[in-house]
Amino acid sequence: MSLDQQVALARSSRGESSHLSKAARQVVPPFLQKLYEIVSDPRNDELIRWSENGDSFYVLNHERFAREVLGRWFKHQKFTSFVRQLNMYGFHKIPHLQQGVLKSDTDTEPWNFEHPHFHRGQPDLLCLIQRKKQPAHGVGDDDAVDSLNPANPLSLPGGPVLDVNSVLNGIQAIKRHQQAISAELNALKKSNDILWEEAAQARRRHDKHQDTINRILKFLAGVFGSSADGVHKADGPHTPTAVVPRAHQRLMIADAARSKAKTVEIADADDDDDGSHRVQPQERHGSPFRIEQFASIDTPDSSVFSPTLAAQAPFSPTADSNRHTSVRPSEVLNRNSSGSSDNVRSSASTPTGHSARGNDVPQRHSDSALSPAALTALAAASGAGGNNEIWQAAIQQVLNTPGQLQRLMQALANTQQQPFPLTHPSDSNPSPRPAQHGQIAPYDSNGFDYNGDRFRQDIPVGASTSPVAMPLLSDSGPALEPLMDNMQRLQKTYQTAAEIEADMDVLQHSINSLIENLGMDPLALQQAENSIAAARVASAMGAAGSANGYGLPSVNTGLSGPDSSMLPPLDAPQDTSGDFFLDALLNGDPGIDYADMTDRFDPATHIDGAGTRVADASTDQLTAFLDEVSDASTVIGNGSGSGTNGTPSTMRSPDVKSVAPGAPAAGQKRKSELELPPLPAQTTLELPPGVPKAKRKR
Amino acid sequence: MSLDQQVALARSSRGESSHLSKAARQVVPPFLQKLYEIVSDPRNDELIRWSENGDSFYVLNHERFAREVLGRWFKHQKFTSFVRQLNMYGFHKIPHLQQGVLKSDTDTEPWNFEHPHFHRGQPDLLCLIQRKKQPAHGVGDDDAVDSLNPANPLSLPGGPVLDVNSVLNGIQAIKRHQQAISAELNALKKSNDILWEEAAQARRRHDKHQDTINRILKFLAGVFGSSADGVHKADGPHTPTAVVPRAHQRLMIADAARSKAKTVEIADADDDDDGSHRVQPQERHGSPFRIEQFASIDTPDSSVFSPTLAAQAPFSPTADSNRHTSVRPSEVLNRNSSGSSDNVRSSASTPTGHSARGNDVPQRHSDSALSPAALTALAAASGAGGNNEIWQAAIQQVLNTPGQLQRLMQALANTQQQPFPLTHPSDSNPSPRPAQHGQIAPYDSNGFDYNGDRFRQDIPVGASTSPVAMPLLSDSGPALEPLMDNMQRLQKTYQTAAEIEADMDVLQHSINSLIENLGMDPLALQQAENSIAAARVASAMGAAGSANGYGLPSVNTGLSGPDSSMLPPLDAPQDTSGDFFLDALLNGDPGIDYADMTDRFDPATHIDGAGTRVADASTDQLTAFLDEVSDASTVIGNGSGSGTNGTPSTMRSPDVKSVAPGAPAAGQKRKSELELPPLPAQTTLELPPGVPKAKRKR
DNA sequence: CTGGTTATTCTAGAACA
DNA sequence: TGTTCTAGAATAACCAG
Repeated sequence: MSLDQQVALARSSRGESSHLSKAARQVVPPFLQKLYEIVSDPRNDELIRWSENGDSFYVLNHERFAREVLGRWFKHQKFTSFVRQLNMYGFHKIPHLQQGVLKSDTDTEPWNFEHPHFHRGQPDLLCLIQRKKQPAHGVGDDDAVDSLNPANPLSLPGGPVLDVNSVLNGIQAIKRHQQAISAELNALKKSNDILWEEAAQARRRHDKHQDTINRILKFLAGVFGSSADGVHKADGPHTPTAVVPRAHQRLMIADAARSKAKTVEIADADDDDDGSHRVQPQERHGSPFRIEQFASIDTPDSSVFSPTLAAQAPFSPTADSNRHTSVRPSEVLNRNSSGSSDNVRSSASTPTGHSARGNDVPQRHSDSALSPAALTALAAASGAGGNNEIWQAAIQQVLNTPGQLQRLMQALANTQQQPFPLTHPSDSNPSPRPAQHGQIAPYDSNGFDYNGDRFRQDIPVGASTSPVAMPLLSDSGPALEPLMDNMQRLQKTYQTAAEIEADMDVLQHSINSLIENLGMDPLALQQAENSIAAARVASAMGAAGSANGYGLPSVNTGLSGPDSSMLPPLDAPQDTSGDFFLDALLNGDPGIDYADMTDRFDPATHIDGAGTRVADASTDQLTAFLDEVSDASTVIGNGSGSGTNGTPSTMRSPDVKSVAPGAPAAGQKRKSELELPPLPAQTTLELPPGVPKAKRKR
Repeated sequence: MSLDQQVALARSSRGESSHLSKAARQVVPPFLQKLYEIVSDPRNDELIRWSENGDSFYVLNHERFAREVLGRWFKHQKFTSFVRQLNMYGFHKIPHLQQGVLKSDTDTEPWNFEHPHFHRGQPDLLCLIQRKKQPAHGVGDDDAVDSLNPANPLSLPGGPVLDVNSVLNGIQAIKRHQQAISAELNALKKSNDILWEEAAQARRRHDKHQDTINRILKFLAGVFGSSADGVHKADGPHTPTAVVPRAHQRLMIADAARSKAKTVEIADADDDDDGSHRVQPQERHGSPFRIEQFASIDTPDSSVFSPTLAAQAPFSPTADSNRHTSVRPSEVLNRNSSGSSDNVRSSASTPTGHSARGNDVPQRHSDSALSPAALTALAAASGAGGNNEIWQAAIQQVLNTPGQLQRLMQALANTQQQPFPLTHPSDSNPSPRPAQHGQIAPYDSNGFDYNGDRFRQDIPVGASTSPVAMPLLSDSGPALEPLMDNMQRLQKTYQTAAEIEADMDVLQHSINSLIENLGMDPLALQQAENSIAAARVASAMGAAGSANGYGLPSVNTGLSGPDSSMLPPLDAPQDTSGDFFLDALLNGDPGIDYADMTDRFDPATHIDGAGTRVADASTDQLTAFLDEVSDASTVIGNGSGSGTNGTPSTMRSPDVKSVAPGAPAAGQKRKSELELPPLPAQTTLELPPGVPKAKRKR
């Protein structure tokens, strides 16, 4: 196309919209035509224009240029594509004088391109610009191969063979192990699901327990509270304290030493658990009956346990309906943890919450002012004979002290709580393999057989060892099994991995020998080829990984905000109207030392001890009373009961949701993954002659 | 690099700003570290963030990203440079779904990149990402693996060499993966341990709860029942039902709607939890008091929620002995949910069952002769108006039993104690947690520093990081982490396994080609030599394996009978003498929400107090007290009150004890479990030769 | 300061439409 | 030919010894 064309083109008229003649337009590739027009169009001067002397052009702001100009001329808006074309046509970028100078953030450094035949006012030269052709091909493999060849002498027949076989066998072994691992993992996964289920169940069970306890308490409160209500409602919590101090002391004497600790403890407990702040602050305050105390009644266990679950479980916090939803681990995994965690935290416990709580505590104590001791004292005072008035007073006392009742309830509620001991058994030991051979299993034993140490630590309460303790575990037994399974599987997998490791060593060795047999230097080869093989394998693996049906979401994706919904935050039903009775009971003696009583105490044994008769009282009246009370309580309960449901504030963190879209993309990607990456063009032929090989810049 | 790096990584502590351990940081190229941080930093979410499932990342607005983010981390602000690096490390762009769709001018289409080893929360995988090496002659390392790829053209001439290398590389890659898997498994194992512990604790807690509740109920029954006793003792169990229907009804009225459901539920629950049939059949029959209601008190939740477990659990409705049977997860998994559910239900609440139970009741009641119902009835009979005498009697009842009262109070007070110390798993980890970037919270448990996202997920519960959040989750929070972590790990491991699988295939193929190049027939060779090599390898492996003592057990071997001992079935202590009360209570206010009340108590806090274990003491005391009381009542009621100890039927179910001994057995079983099942002989040597070379995208 | 690796930049390869 | 994604290649920057 040399001269003739050029001449022809040169003649072209360029004033019109097109700078090229018809003939030229048929010869010159669209890209060049468009480029010429774009650069020449003064309307684009802000974004792209000729250099001062017209032998190159600048793209002043490639971002805006891409958005505002490219789209008008091309099917895309990608600056990179534009550049690709330029390069394709032999344009070169002229490096900016001060390459990295203007970093003013908002400023984009201009791109300057030139081409020997791309000049202002000379569209006729465009025909001289040739698009680079593709390689015509040929090259490639040979080159690469050749380079490799020199060194390699695969010649020797004998030796290698065996090694090769060993390699093959080793690989097979690895494969088998791999499969074993896969199986293990699968089993583990299932096991994990079960575990999850178990956890969820435990949660629910706990909730129910709590519920039951609450009901009982409420009932009691209702029973006793109502009567109190009628009499002292006005007084509310405040009066009682002063009344029976003496008796209190008496009782306390014995336990004096500890009493303080105990109370404190309780207070703390309250704080901690409440950390969740399920109850609305408002609800808590101002109620003569001190609803909050009641609120506290729920068993802390759930809190203990649930936090995790709650956070991760798919249950929606707000709706109870969700509770029953089963949570599938896999689902859980897909969620974003960050979101969820944040949510949980934020929603859960703000400093404010604490302070609020702290405040609450004191009151509580005041409420409890009337201790059982007091009651006792009164009773004593009144004497065995007891006259009505005295009795009444005593009872009133009891009834009037809602706080105490509350405490009782709380105590009940708390009784079982056990913070989860998360101690972990085995180890902090990071090293992966270690366990395998020796001590494998802390776990295997059984769920329970965790070895002694662990057990002792975690289950000090006597759960395990002592026969007495065992009973405790009774109910749940079966449920846990899956857990064990899980452990076992883990062990197995672990082991398998170790074995594979061993296999690999063997394999490696055999391969090395093979190579040596072949007369090559394994190391050298490795150095040379390593990268290649590795790359391929890696890619292959990657693809496979995504390919395999597991469809397992990325591991960590885990829990996102939504997760929190899985296990709804406990919400506190608050209606606790009357409670003093219990309170009185509970308050009883701070002094008592409970520490000792722990597990050893076998309830069964003690039971008989007193053998006192509680019985005799006059039944009829009592019954009547109870009836009345219960009614009252019911009413009361319902009335205030709204408190219960009310607390919307609970857990639900809003942030959870954002995650969603995007999945499809992943899908695509997956597919793409499966395909192996293009093989490297091993063409290292000496590059196409004409093209500038050296980099121009600088 | 593999081992060193990995080991180093494993060891690392990562709490600092970086998600990686120190060691890791030395091995992982800066670019990858930066990339991980950038992507994981929530502050950049607007511009760059993980995909939903964490297996890729998006650059939402590359222009802004380039300006605002790149400059902060790199020496440039060029998105193209960033992309080049990504490609250099083997990242691939995932084409946008609708490539050129959103042309809204102001909108930039997001760029989505992925890499098989670049996942949210798995910075430990970064060490697997290899930068492509310069030509040296072949291809990139990363995809070195590709060379293994069957499609691999190099085979022809010098083929073998390259193949050998590819094999080596592939093996190395596999090794790395293997190690990663090992680490994962380790982590998983730990996680599982924790989970187990939690489950066990939950169980125990639950049991205690139940026990407490039962005791309380009993106590109440005793207290009130006793008074009734005096008056109506003669009436005994028979009268009450009819007598006080009214009160009962009244209470139920409010809940009428639910009452039925509730009762049903309870019944079911009973079956499920109690499914174990804590109450002897004989005991159950003939009681007009409807003990079953009491029985139901134990938390039914299990039934509701644990369909899987419950359903599959071997509980036989009739025989207690079955309780201890262990359920194997695998078995469980295999079972049909429908079947299980049916079982539960049928056993739980069939009309028959109910009736039977009703009949049973009497005996038991005979012990507790005076049931609350009776009391109520009496009360009703006596009339609403209380006279002094009546009051006195009632109060006396309560007050006269100072010992009991005191105990009760004590018990209640102690209630909050919490036996189990919560140590957090993560705590064990020496490395401080990185709060650094906000969300990173690596799960340290394993040698690896998995961190980042995972952490967010795992620790959402508030285990560590945020003080604020913590409160809610306080106790339990950390406990669940393991679950999440576990899941994540599973996922990872899974993935890894899959990848390895792929690698193996590739390797296999390359080996085959190698062999072919060598002029051998792979199959033939294999046939011939297979046994030999296999033998060797096998022996080697076997030795290792057996040495460990692990012998991998068959996957599903899972839990065998002995396991059941591990966790004994929940048994329900059933001594429910008086129950209407409870009944009333339970039916009581459905509206009340108790859920929240729990958490406030923080068991953990209690623990430390004196350093003493207050733990269960409270519970025990309470229990004891209650027992005592109940005994008393029992005595009164029966006159026979063999009371506490006597009544075997009472709470402590005898069978429970039996459980303990079983534990060891479980241990044994575990061991047996470990033995591996025969490996499947799979000779898949001839892998599909040509894997697709096609370009990935589109 | 020198060799080896990573980073940055520009250009080319390749696949596909 | 155009578009897109990825690789090659040259050079710059770094870092350990």
